[in-house]
Amino acid sequence: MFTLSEENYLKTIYHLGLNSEIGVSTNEIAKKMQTKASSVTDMIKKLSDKDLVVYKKYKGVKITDFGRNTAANIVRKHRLWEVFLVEKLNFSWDEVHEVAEQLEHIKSPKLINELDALLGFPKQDPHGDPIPDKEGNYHPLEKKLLATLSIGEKGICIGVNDSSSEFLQFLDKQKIALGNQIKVLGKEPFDDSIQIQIANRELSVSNKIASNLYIKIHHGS
Amino acid sequence: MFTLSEENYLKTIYHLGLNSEIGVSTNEIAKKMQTKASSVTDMIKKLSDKDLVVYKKYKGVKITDFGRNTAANIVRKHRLWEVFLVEKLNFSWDEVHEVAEQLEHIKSPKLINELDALLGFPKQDPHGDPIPDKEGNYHPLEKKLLATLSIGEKGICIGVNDSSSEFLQFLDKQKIALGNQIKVLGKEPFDDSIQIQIANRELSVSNKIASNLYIKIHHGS
DNA sequence: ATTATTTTTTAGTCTTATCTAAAATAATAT
DNA sequence: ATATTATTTTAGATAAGACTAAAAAATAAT
Repeated sequence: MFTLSEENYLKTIYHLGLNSEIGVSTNEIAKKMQTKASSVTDMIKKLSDKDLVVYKKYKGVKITDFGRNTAANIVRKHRLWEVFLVEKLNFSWDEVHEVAEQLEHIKSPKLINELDALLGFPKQDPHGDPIPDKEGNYHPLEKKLLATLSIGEKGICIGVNDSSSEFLQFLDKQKIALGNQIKVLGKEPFDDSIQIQIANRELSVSNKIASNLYIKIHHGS
Repeated sequence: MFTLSEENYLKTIYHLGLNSEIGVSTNEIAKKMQTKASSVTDMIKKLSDKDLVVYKKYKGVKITDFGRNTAANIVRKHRLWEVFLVEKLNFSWDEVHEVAEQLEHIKSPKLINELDALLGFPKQDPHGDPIPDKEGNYHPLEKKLLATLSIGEKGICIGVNDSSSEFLQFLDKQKIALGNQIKVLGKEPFDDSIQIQIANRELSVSNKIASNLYIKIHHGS
């Protein structure tokens, strides 16, 4: 078994290394974890001793298959707990993360499998992120630009393409925030504007806006 | 907030001090927590610094009102999680303790209040122990050990003294469950075993068993 | 190619929670 | 009342995980 600290470092390395072939740098980890590079080096050695990562001095770390599997299992627990909090305990999407950070470290295979069943084996968490299965496999998130969605599709606003302050200020003014659930109500062929429902309001946004907003697709309920 | 270790010590002191006016001794705590007396002394000082207990050298500790409240809140969480595990996640009563020991340290008032509501504000955990309310108050059960009942007395099995999984599994094997109606048919002076009627079966149980089963007495009819 | 800068590692310190061994105090027995 | 025994505390050590400051290695700039 691993300590709380080991699990948190491993999880960070897992996330940072997801979309890159090369190793994750010490500084990257330190920045993400709000700690010092020297602390990271210390911990990396421990993770390496436990075969969770491969470490070469000054070359960063690469997660092993074993490490990836272990990390995916922690992520699985985190996201299942998030679903539980939203679906069963009336949490809103922005309240769940902190509590899930604690719950993800609870050790009990039976607990997490039964929880999975209670929730009806969900495939995504409240933020639209995929939930790994017991083997650590999952379907990577489908991320689309709002402009490419069809009528009826819904999802969650997760990022912007153009991160200029004008655009971000516009989003603020329209009360469009990261994490907001968005549903496409209609599309206007004349100017390619899009009618959306967001946070219980209806809104029409221009094609330019819609081409700069990333949406995580929500399948099913 | 308190560390995991502090919470565990406090909980032990709370339980050990429940039925006594005098302080809880260092050795008592050490024995219960499977640790050394010197470690207990160290921790006691920390708890004292945080006003959770009153400590006088060589005189043991007494829990403060603040400490009792804090401990009761941990116990509340422990027992609510136990109910959750049994009611919602198909755990049996002998499987819940270990997991609840982990879950009781999760920090989120909203989580525990919502969990309470989800479970319908239960008053007892799966072992029959009372669940403190938010203020730390609870109604202690009017209960007797089976071993102390006289012939003819009857009641309902509502709790256990020893909640080790061996004992709980034994009860399961004998099909003795919480809520079962029990009547004392006879007592054997030779070995102090007791003949009981339970769920339409007749059964002889040893004195050791009878000394670990709590019965709520059925007065009248 | 040799500086300069940035990144990473090492070395040493601190805190928390544990331990062992020894000293201090309390309780018990004669 | 004093000696013996048991309990509790202190002192010093260890391991995990964090830190600071300085050294070493890699990267970037001239």
